[in-house]
Amino acid sequence: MGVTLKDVAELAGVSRSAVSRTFTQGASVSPKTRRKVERAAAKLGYQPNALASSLTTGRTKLVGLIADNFHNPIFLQVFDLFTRGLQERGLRPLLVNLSEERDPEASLRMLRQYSVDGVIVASSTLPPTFPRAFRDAGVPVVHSFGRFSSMPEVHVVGIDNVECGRMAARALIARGHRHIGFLGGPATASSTQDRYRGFGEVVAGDPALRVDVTYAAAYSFEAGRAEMARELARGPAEAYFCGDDVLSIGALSAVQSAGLTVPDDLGIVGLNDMEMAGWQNIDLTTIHQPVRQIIDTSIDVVVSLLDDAGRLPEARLFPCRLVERGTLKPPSDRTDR
Amino acid sequence: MGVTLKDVAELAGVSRSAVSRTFTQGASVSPKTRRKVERAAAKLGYQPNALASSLTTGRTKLVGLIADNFHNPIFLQVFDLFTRGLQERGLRPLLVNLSEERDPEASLRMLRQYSVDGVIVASSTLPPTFPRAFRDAGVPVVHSFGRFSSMPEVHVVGIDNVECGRMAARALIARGHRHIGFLGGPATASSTQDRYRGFGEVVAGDPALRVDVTYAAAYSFEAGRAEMARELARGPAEAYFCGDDVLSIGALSAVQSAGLTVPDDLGIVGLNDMEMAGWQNIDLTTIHQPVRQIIDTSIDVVVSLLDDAGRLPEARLFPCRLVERGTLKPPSDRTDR
DNA sequence: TGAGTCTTTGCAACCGGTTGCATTCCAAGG
DNA sequence: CCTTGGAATGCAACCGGTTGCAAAGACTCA
Repeated sequence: MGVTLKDVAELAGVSRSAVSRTFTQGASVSPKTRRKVERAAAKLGYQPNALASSLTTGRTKLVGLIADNFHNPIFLQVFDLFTRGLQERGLRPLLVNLSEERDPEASLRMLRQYSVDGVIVASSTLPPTFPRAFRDAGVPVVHSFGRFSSMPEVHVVGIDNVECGRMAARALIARGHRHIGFLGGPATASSTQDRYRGFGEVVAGDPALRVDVTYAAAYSFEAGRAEMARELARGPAEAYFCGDDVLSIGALSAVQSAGLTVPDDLGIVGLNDMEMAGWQNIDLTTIHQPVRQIIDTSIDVVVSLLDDAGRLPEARLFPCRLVERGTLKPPSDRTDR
Repeated sequence: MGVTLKDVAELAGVSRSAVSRTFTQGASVSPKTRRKVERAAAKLGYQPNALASSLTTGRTKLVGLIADNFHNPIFLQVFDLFTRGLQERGLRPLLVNLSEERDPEASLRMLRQYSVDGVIVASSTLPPTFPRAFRDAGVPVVHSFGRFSSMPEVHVVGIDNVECGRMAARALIARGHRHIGFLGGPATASSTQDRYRGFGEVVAGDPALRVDVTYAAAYSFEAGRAEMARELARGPAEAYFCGDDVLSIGALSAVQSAGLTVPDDLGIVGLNDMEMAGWQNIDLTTIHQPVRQIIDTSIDVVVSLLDDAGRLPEARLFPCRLVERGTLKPPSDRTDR
């Protein structure tokens, strides 16, 4: 069914090696042979079989892209950037959906069967044991949106979640709020834990503050709505730092349903600054996460690992910044800092 | 680096064929050999190389998943369902992002190089020439969310967009609106054209109606917002059928920014019923598109094509239904139908 | 025990490429 | 005109599997 090297070689009247060489960068072929081969290949509509060549070269140009949250709109952007970035570098993303997977080993096995050149784990909720499994199997791996560590076990690209937590706490305090809330993502997620740590640090210094802490079940709209509804029933704080934007939007929805006004009755600051956060009917004040940079860097790292698999794991962090929109009052006059 | 068939064979003290056979469904191996092989394989951590075997079997279990819109949240759900569905059937999605691609030939070539077993084109905006190119290349292809035709050139799974257009028009009329609008997606998309056709059909019968027609530049929030802003400046209709949900939400945003109330000042009905449409702070009245069924069916079709590539192309349509939420007034008393 | 049948097994060729090595070709230099 | 050396080419082995085929083994039944 497919046209093979042999067919082209026969038509061009050269050896199979010659054909192979004309399609290989930097191999030595005379212009004459090259021309003959190219003509024959064009006539037959020949496409080299990438899989067959991977057998000898050991390179498939396949990259596993692993995600575990398909309910957070930020991931649409993440997929867009990853797929485009990988394509531009001649790599192909093999998408793995881990959202209902109980056994990460299964996807590890699968990706090994397809001998992917590398793996990108795009998740802030997967435990580090997961990317580590790839490293242990000798597969280059980078954990995007993963947890910072000064001695990371695998390459990590992301943000300083602790600092984001601080930034959020300071923002709430600067608005004059004294009763503030931390409405985190899943308590088991490292991102949640780190953000809480930073938040807690700042808050700990001020005995005048009252702080509520709760955790949503997932980084999703529903979880945010449910958790905020619970808070409202319990008697809410004046303003909340929510785990991320989609959680914030869920919370926002609960607040509005309760007939309260944002930001006057209750303020919210999110994290991510995903596309939707800027939509006028959402208009979320949030901490911007430089998704594009994180993804570009992740790809660069995985590409560099293709040549130098043994490189020592590094953690790269990108700075975040507060984006002021409509869900948090402007800073109060009492200039706390 | 990798453990191969040979290694296992040597450790188990059998031939390579024996090892291959224990890993192949339905091959004849004695329980004794199988046990030996399995033990050896486990000890070495052997993983059969799927790519190498694809060379002889002609099956890669790779399926190209092609999308061209990464700004519409519905696609997150689409990716979720496709990846899960494919994984469950032992197939691997090779994701292709066509959003900035000028040359579809390039992705065709690429997917052929990876000898994908089949291709799913998930888009209502790509022209039929695109999936046709795969068919012509002998690659099984199904066009999800594609245009209906009684004599389709490739397998199509989707909805009856013409009927959706009718449904929307009837819904607007039933609410007592006499000045109604069609705010479509890109005019070049077949989905837009078909929806307009149905809409036009219903509307044509009633000379008392006044109808505005405009098209947004894309199925995206921004395009919907911009187009509705233009309508508002021009003097809007009483209620609109918007191309899809994300367009509707953009339009909604423009309406709210203009200080108008929905649905009293202006009504909106969308299409898709994506997850977000049900979020309480959006609460969009919309036509439900059975995404899950479409995707499950698409996968079934592509799987069946793996065994019987020559099957005649069919178009499968699924019925849609109106989901009443808060962006369209309840039907008026004058019971038009 | 032996014939007949069915199952298991290994050999070797093959899938579609790549690549080390030896050979041939060609042009420049003496 | 003959060397000499680099470039171009083909041969054949190899990548990691699968599979048709023939031989060997196991089992049934007489």
